[in-house]
Amino acid sequence: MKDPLSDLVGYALRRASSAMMEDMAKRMGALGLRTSEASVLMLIRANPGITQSDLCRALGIQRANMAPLIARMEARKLVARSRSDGRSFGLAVTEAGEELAASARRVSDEQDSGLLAIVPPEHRAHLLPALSALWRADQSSSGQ
Amino acid sequence: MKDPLSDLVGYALRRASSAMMEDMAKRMGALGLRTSEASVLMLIRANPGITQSDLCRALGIQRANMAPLIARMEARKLVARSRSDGRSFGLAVTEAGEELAASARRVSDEQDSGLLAIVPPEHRAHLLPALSALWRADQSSSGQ
DNA sequence: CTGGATTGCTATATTCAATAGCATAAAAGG
DNA sequence: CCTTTTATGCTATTGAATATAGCAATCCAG
Repeated sequence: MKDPLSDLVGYALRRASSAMMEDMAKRMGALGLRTSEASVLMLIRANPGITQSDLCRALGIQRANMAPLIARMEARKLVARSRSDGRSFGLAVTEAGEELAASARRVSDEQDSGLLAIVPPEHRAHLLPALSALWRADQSSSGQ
Repeated sequence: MKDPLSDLVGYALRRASSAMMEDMAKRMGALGLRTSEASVLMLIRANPGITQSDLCRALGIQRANMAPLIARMEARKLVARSRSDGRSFGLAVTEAGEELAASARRVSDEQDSGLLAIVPPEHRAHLLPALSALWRADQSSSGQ
């Protein structure tokens, strides 16, 4: 069968990402986390006191979608909110959240090692720089 | 702000892919196509007579999701079905479908050039091989 | 000919993400 | 000080991609 798509970087990017995300969902699911929750949790852990809006900007998530996400994690006592501003909260991980965030970080690192192991050695070092350039360049469209 | 995620290949892959897909959706939307429809159309064009199941296997899409997708495109007279087997159809693009597929291909190529232009020259040639390795290796989970 | 596999399909659920709109609060400018 | 603009968190809704379960018809192999 002819495959006119396999020489497209965009297509390979899409397939690679969806395969990775499926695997990630499985791994984080074992911790009781969604992929989006895992990244939020890790980012809060690294930046105690961060606001939801800052999280949104860092992760490229809409404010509207962040709200229920944080609400779920607060209900599970993974993160705590403390008023910092009349309208915004400072977020921090709880003890349980800290443990879970550490596990999530471990899982992420494991997956990353697995990913790099799959990539032929001569291409390995180029992958992260290339991908980083791709998404950082696109802040024009996702900007604001 | 600390960003514990930016050194993860998996995270960069996710962000790069979602930025690219957003751009792709915009480009294909201008042609009246969804991204999934565009790839299906291009694949049918390259393989006249292909069945839905074969398409599914090639693109990693579930049969259940392919059905309404093909139905939409048939309703728009972009693809035609001819019974080939008591249970399956051979798919082919119509004249209108051929034109649209050609446009979609052109758009994909344009996007791909844009993507590669963003990647620093020294990493450029490594991107497609690395990504291909990543998603082709994962056929264990998406297999069958 | 019978049982298993394949195909196309419906129905449904999940996840992520986008938009529109809103109330409150802060910041900026006169 | 007052008004306008911006920022924040939130609700509600929508769209798209994807996953599963199940079904009827058909094909195929023992």
